[in-house]
Order: sequence, then C-alpha cells, then structure tokens
Amino acid sequence: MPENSSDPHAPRAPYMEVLAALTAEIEAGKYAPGALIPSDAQLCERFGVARETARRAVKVLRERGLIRTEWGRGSRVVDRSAGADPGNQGPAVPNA
Amino acid sequence: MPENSSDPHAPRAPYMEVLAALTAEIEAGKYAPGALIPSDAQLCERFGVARETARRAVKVLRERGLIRTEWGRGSRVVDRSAGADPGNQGPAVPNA
DNA sequence: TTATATTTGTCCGTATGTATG
DNA sequence: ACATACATACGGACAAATATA
Repeated sequence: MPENSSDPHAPRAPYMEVLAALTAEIEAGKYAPGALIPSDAQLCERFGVARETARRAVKVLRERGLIRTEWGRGSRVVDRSAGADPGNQGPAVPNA
Repeated sequence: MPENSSDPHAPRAPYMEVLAALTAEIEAGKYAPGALIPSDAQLCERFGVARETARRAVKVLRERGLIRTEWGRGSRVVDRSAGADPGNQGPAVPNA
C-alpha cells in the first residue's frame, strides 16, 4: 500500500512529500554514498504517484547535489565528505 | 446601484445554472458513483462559460459531498449509499 | 550474438490548482 | 464573470543506455 495518496488535501504537492521522504532517508544514511536510491518505478509504487511526480522529486535531489543520476543505471547518493569529487551533475540550486 | 439584487425575475448567476444541471444529473444517476463527471474544459464547452465559472459549480458539488476531486484525474461522484466512506473532501457546507 | 528486463530520458494529451489581468 | 498563463499531476508511449541470461 502506498504511503500516501494523491488527494488534494495534502498540505504539500505530492512531489514535495516524495522529496521530503527521500531527503530525510538520505540524510539519515539509509542509502550509503554511492548506493542507488529507488528507481522511478519503485518510487511510483511506494508513494502511489505518477512517474512524472517521482521524477520531479528526484530532479530536485539532483539539483541540490544529494544524488548523481546515471542513464540506464539509476541515481546514486553523492559522497559529500571533505575532499570528495562532487561530480557536477546539475546546476547549483541549493534550496527552494 | 445593483441592477438585480431585488428583482425576482433576475436570471441566476451562470455558475448556478451549471450547478443546478450537474446536481440534477448526479441525483438522476447519469453519472454512476465512482464515475468521472465532465472536466472543467468540457463544462466550459457545454455551458458556454469560463473555466472559473465551471469550477465554482464543481467546488460547490465538492463542498456538498456529491463529488470527490483528484488532482490530475478529475472529479468522481461519491457513493453515498449506507456505510460508504464519504472521504471528507471539503468543508461541511451542505447548502446556501 | 541476440533477447529480455530494468532504468532513465523525452514527448504527448488531458486535468486540476493557482495567479493575474 | 471572462481570458490567459503557468505550475503541478496523471497516464500512456516510445527511445536510449545498461545489465543480465
């Protein structure tokens, strides 16, 4: 069962919910640096949203530098420890 | 001076016409519970009104609990049979 | 090599939510 | 009340890159 539904009563837009959940998990270390986060399809299944909505959240994570996305592979958590190469995967958009 | 605030022959506001027509059709069973009612664009076309006007009528239907609105999908007729979950889609504003 | 499955990239059409003239 | 524009969302479709059998 999805964690949330797309009802219009959600305090935030659906993609915001996905974004908040993924951000929290990444910062909590649920996905180690270099590890793959769930795929688009898995996020759709888990959150009960359309792929576009899942991708919108993933895009923000990429813009914020939390993940790197590789075509055909998935998105990996970026190692942000001192001295690590950021990889420059997107424009610098630290926050919204 | 208002041209019709005390004129019993004044026509109802356009959104009232849309509201009355949709209410009658829903209660007549034209749209089964769970079925989608016409979209904003279809209502505009059918009644010859602006989208804002169609949406006002739809909003009242939602507030009255006759329909449930899903973002990106449409508005569905609520099953109001005994024991059915109303879904709580809006503030309780049963009538004007 | 080919075939299949998975994943991301992109595009289309439709619908609602919101804001501004 | 009308007209327009944009943001957000859903659903489907296809292409391109990757991984595996």
